[in-house]
Amino acid sequence: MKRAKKKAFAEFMSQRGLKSTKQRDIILDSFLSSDRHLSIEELYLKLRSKHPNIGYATVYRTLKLFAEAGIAREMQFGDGQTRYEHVSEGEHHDHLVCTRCGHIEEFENEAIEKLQDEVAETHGFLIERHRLELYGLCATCRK
Amino acid sequence: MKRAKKKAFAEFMSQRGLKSTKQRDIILDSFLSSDRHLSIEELYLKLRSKHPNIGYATVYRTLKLFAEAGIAREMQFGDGQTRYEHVSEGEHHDHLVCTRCGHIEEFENEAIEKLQDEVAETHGFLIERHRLELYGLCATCRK
DNA sequence: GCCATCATGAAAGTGATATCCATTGACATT
DNA sequence: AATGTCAATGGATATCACTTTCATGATGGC
Ligand SMILES: [Mn+2]
Ligand SMILES: [Mn+2]
Ligand SMILES: [Zn+2]
Ligand SMILES: [Zn+2]
Repeated sequence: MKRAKKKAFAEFMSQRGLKSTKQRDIILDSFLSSDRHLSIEELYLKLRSKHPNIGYATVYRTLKLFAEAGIAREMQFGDGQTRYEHVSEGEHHDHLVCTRCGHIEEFENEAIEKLQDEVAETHGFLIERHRLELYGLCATCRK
Repeated sequence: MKRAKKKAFAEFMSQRGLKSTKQRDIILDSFLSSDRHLSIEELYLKLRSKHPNIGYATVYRTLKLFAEAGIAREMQFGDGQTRYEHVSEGEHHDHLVCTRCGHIEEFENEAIEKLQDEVAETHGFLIERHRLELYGLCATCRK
């Protein structure tokens, strides 16, 4: 699946006439092999030790590119920072967010999705996307 | 219900040893008689014509106070501004947000809430709160 | 290799929110 | 009504997370 995303990104880049660079390769590698919900700064700091020559602006722009290419998605969990998560073709999930340690867990629930569609229909809305987040204490922090 | 919230706020204020001021009265009145999902700036601009002596910082701090007092809640709908909505005792609702005109509609759905509890239990989470937002086109904008 | 473009990164800009501080106001006590 | 104390106010400033600018460097089609 890392392979698939690298390929998808390469395709997107050539379609748009954009160039392949060392920085973009490094950032993509690092993003794909990291936590699923990463802020710009977290990724930048992670990179800095091995690649002190990569600037914050490049990480910022490259993550935006990933989102445009459809291999990442911007998310807001209310901690003041935009987070980027991995996107897999045709997959959808929602989130459980620990308010103490920041841990983020993912879940899928078809029944909820179906009920959402019904709500939208009742109100005459045409749904494009949704966000469902459950905030509380994770199993570890409850103890 | 305006009465109830004013009373609740007055009680909160005296409990905390905070003072009653003209500005706070005006801001509370204006908040209670306005749209249910208002940004700081919107409320500030609404006030300015009648009360040009009320500063932005006071509106900002007073809305925070409302949230602490439990008569308002901070919300983020992704338009870059924090919005404050009215909170009624024991009431909960989620939102349909129109991505074209910004219209916000509210809904309640017990079945979804119940399923959320089940999801949380499965993952060992202790839920404190949640947010569910359905983004898309409202009935008017679909046409 | 040439060169039109695109990419990079340090620095500056932006916009919403948050805080500072000198002054004013509320209110309990004379 | 005057005083004293401490909270409240609002204009100005600071902060924070992006976002853009611009001079310089790299890419890749020819
Ligand atoms: Mn996720
Ligand atoms: Mn609402
Ligand atoms: Zn936790
Ligand atoms: Zn609409």
